[in-house]
Order: sequence, then structure tokens, then C-alpha cells
Amino acid sequence: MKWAELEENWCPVARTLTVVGDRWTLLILRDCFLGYSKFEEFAENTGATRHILASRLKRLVSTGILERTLYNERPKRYQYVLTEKGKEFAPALLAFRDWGKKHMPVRRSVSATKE
Amino acid sequence: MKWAELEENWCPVARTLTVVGDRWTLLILRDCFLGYSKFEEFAENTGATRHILASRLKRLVSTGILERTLYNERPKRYQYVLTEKGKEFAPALLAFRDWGKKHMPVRRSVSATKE
DNA sequence: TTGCTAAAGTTCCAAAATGGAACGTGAAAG
DNA sequence: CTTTCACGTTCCATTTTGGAACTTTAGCAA
Repeated sequence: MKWAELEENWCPVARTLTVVGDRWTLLILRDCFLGYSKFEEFAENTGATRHILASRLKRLVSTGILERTLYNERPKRYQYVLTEKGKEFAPALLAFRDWGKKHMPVRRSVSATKE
Repeated sequence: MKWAELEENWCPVARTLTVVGDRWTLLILRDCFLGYSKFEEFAENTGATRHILASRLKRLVSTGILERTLYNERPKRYQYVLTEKGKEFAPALLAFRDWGKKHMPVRRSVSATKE
């Protein structure tokens, strides 16, 4: 089954997944809620390759979840900000966060200092 | 970046995505909440191939979200049911549902009768 | 005016994941 | 015997992804 077909699914969960049903998109949105808005910031914070990042941002913009706006004229620099539609995704992200906090503890036992 | 690395991410959203961050896993969970529990039911309702379905179910069981139990002795038949950990994913699924209902309307204009 | 840096992408290719269909298994039913 | 059912597994071609290098536009420094 292809992505496109899922868009017409009777189930709203399935349709939602056509936009955020992959490994990186939700991490980009998380960054947006944390106040980040630039390509380089997303690249660094999410760990997604620039390649994938570019395609995900395109999709988020084309679906009206993010808006791409100019923040510097010369040279042209763009930033991505949440639209109202995007902001309304907050409850889902919070639910993921809460569930993860409770049920997905970080394995790595003690220390955060390298080893 | 690999899946495994995301498991140790500081962010609970990222860690949650290591389990449900793909196209099909959430649809399987949706089915579980709708009362389905069998391999064939998931295959039919989600549209995932049996191949992928088997691997996703394995992951959901290994992460303690679903439990695989025998419901028929001979021949051996198994079913998958939500654990407490799995049931607590409900808020996330509901958030996806609500967002999808509001922001991802089904495109196909009228008729449901084929064309 | 040559060189370095920065932001935002794009391009290329090998590696990994996925889709689809066929096959395997154990047991009941016709 | 032959089908059917439920639950997977296997195989291979197609897609998607990861990673690194490259591109473009322009400011700033030497």
C-alpha cells in the first residue's frame, strides 16, 4: 500500500500518519515547539540528514503545518514556523512525551560523561 | 543516524518514536483499541503487508506494549492484546485522531461507490 | 581580490527498508 | 485426499534512507 492511498483512509489516525508517520517529522515539530526555526538547527537537533530534512520540511509546508518565511533579505534566508494547524499538534506531542517519559527510560545506566 | 541511537536520546518524544515512529505501528495499536487482536485482522484493517506486520508485532511485544497469548491450543493460534503500557498510549492515539479529524479531511469529494 | 565562513539546500551512490506475492505449517472439515 | 484457515516466513524488485560532498549567495577579513 502506498502513502497516497492512506490519505483517503476512513480513519483520521491513518490520515494523520501520512504527514507525521515517519521517524523524523515529529522531531522537527518538537524543535518548532522548543522555539527552533532554522534548517541548520533542525539538522543539528534532530539528527536527520539534510537530505531527509529538506524533504520533510517541504511536506510540512505543503500540508500547511509549517510556514516558510524570509527572515533575511540578502542573502535570502528562510525560517520555518508553526501555523495554527501546526500548533494544534501540541497535544499529540505532549502525549508522546508523557508516554516516553514514563515507559521509555534511557537505558544507558549512570553517567552522562561519555562512557 | 540509526534507530538504536535514538533510544538513548535525551528526549522522550524521540525515544517514543523508536517504537511507533513508522507508518504502520500506530495503525496496529489503533486496531487493538478497536478490539481487534489477530494477525489476519491487523493485516486486513491496516493494509500493512504480512511481512511488515510480523516485524511490527514482534517489536510491540518485545517492548511490552502488546502481549502475545495463545487463544487456541490445536492448532496453536495466538492473539495480541494491549498491556497496561500499551493502554496508556491511548491519549496519543486520541490526539492523532482529533487532529486528523480536524485538519486532514478526506479529499475524495462525494460518492464512496468506487468512482 | 583572494580566501574563509555561514545558511540553506541539492546531488550522488551504497545500504537498508518496504511491498507483493508465493510458500510453509498444523490441524480441522468436506 | 483435498481444501480451508490462521499465522507466519522467504524471496526479490522497488523505494527510501544515510552520509558525504558539492552549490549558491553574500558578508567579512587579510
